[in-house]
Amino acid sequence: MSRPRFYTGDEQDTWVPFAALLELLPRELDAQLLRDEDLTHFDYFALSMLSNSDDHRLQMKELASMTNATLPRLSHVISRLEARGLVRRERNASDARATDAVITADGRRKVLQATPGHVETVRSFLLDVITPEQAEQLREITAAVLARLDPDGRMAASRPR
Amino acid sequence: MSRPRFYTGDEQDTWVPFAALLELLPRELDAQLLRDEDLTHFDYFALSMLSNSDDHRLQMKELASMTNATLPRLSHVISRLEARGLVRRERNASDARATDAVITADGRRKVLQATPGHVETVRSFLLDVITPEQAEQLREITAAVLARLDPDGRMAASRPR
DNA sequence: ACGAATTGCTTGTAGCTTCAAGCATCTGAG
DNA sequence: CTCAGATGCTTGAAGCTACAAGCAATTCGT
Repeated sequence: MSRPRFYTGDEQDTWVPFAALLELLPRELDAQLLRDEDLTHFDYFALSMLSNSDDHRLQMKELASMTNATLPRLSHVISRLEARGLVRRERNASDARATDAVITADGRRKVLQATPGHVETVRSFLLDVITPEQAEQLREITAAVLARLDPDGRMAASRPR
Repeated sequence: MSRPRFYTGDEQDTWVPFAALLELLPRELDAQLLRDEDLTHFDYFALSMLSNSDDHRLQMKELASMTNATLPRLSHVISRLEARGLVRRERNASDARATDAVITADGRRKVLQATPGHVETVRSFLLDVITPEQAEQLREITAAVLARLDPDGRMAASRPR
């Protein structure tokens, strides 16, 4: 007995609206940050990770993992942020192949300035519209899906506070 | 008493992994469909909606709503699909400003051929890794968030079975 | 029935992501 | 020690999305 080749009604009721969320939520996040700070959500997240890290620096490869990005994507993003003076590149001390991305003082100021508006946006579109019980449910669902998407846990940012 | 300007620990635990999911899941869906059928997930979804609609046609504006797309985006996508013979444009009968997108026989074949692999992918990354209870929870969470993202319910595809 | 405003769509441009290819450095088998 | 393969990153080209502007058809006020 194999399953149907098409969605069952339940599956469709779960997936179709969730796919809409997948489309719409990232759009809102990017829109707010681009409008207010001229940063994509990815830019912001990468700068955040750098800002929270020891010595304000991370090797490209580490940062790529923490931000769930491919290395070419990150490289382009860092180039653009570098051109704006928010980040600079330095050759890694212990491996000459490796590059560290280092956030500048301007970059840190930018993160501090951008954070409250972004947090408000995430709250208003997600965190504030679900109950604490639902938040707990969402954490568990997310964990299950991430375990499948990223079995080795290489991606999926660690959680600096 | 206003709330903190930065995330609380709970908020971060909810949001950061979920943001990772938002990044990774769409990537997998696109990757499978591009690899196997040379379609983006958006292409597939638009073709699907056309295939399921009466007379295999929808006005651009309607289709844009159902696929959560802006009109310029849809217009470009339809142009590309048209160049591949999967869709054609026709002037709407009752309003000469409007354009209908009409799926061709080739387009319908393409959807039929693409569906089983895509459904399997959605199952393997989402539907099969959560329990039925979690699926129900996810439906409710999704509904709450969509009510905020799209208060008028203009987007967020209706559900043809 | 006339013109202003609105609606529906398309097009052009800029910007971001991806993929493939390439370069430099490091590692490890022999 | 040597060199073949692996690793870390960058770059260039191609493709997709978003925004702004523009055109054509329709609607509405008067």
